[in-house]
Amino acid sequence: MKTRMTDAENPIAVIVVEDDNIFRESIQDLINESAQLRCEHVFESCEAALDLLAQDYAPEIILLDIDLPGMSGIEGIEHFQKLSPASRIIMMTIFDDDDKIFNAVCRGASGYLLKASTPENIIKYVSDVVGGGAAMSPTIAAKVLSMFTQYSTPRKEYGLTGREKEILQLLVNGMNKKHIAEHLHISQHTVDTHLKNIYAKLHVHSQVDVVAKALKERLI
Amino acid sequence: MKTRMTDAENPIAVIVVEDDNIFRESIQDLINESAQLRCEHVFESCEAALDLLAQDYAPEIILLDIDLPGMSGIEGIEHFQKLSPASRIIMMTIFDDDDKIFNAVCRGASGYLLKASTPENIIKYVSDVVGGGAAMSPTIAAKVLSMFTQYSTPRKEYGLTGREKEILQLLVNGMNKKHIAEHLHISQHTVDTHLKNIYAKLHVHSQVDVVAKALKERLI
DNA sequence: CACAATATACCGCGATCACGGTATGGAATC
DNA sequence: GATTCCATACCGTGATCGCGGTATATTGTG
Repeated sequence: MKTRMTDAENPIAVIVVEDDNIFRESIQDLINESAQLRCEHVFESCEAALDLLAQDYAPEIILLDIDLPGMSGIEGIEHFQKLSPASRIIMMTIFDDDDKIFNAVCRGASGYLLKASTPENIIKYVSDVVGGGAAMSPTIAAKVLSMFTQYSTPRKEYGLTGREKEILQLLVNGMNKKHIAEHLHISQHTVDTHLKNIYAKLHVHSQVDVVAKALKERLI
Repeated sequence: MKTRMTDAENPIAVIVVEDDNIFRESIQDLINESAQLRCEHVFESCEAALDLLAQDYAPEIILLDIDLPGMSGIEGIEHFQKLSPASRIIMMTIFDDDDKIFNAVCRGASGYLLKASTPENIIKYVSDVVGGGAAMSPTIAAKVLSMFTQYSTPRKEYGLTGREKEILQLLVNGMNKKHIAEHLHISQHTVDTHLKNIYAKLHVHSQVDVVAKALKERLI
């Protein structure tokens, strides 16, 4: 990995996309007070920022608010990456909202920071990202890790029998009761019984619920 | 969230599990030089540490090497969590090996740091974790994020309208058509119509299918 | 302004489902 | 040897669903 040489003569170009005037300006000032970073362009919306990137301006770092009027920061990630693949994106968020962070994480930003972070931390996060790493507030890091854990581990055990798991699998794969019965060479009534038992064990009352629960909790 | 009161009289108990003598002792010294942290027990192996935890000793933080002779740190995570659920675990690793980090992440540790981290950073990571967050070296954070991106399905677009997405969401959350109608203050027939349109766009023919598809492809 | 897309609303039929039963043979466990 | 658990099988009723219609008001776009 090539190390980026920076100094006051050769600063790292940062842009800020943030709709709140006060926060936008204060973060710009903060960046320009730092020796290695420089922020010449700030924007109130993704649309405005994309206009500039379309003219071959490629900042190294894009600080991007998650909640923006018009195109949201989350939607914006893909557009920015398309216009300027070398730019690295750091999301900014007021609240550590699970869903939004999850969506942003999946779209490939390089950092996530809470707006409540201290100025020193913000500068540090940006520097980490320039150095090839990723940066997250500890709070957000905890969310990200918990999402990971949720994805792999949480297989609770509901005491399903082998046959019941088999039927659950087929159901999730899109078969209805009739097809399951045919596929397993048993009667529909038997499938009925198994399904009833599955409902009882998972505390649900319909095929929709059971499929949703199985997929959400990765039981299958 | 209750804030943990700490001071020199009431330090946070940390244990270290690390087979390298020099690193183990140096990190113990480092911790004991800090005002809020104290490390009275260090171990060369998971087995030895688990012996102590079995006797009702519950440290707040466990610094755990990933590569250990005998039971590895990754295997150890589950055992430590079982014996002392309140303890939070921070993994230590020399190399940023993707597979190992992935496995550790999935098992639910609260932090991941490179042994090459500076002493100040190590203390900072521990403090972040005590404060309820998670802590990662920027390098490891980048790995974790890239794993996330890799795992996320590029969501196809089926051209669902806002209302259709709304109804799909409610369906996945376990509502049936009647409840959806009540919740949205519209008639069941209208829900019917929307559902029909969703089926057409997603090429499915039942609620079960639509829920399965939505969850598998993360449409919601 | 015109046109398309969207959200809304209603009907009826036949298919499917949920769930309350009951029952039997085999395997595992104690 | 007795008991429990499991897989299997069957039935009937009422609820729900899928899908074929038709129709209107609003919103957005050219």
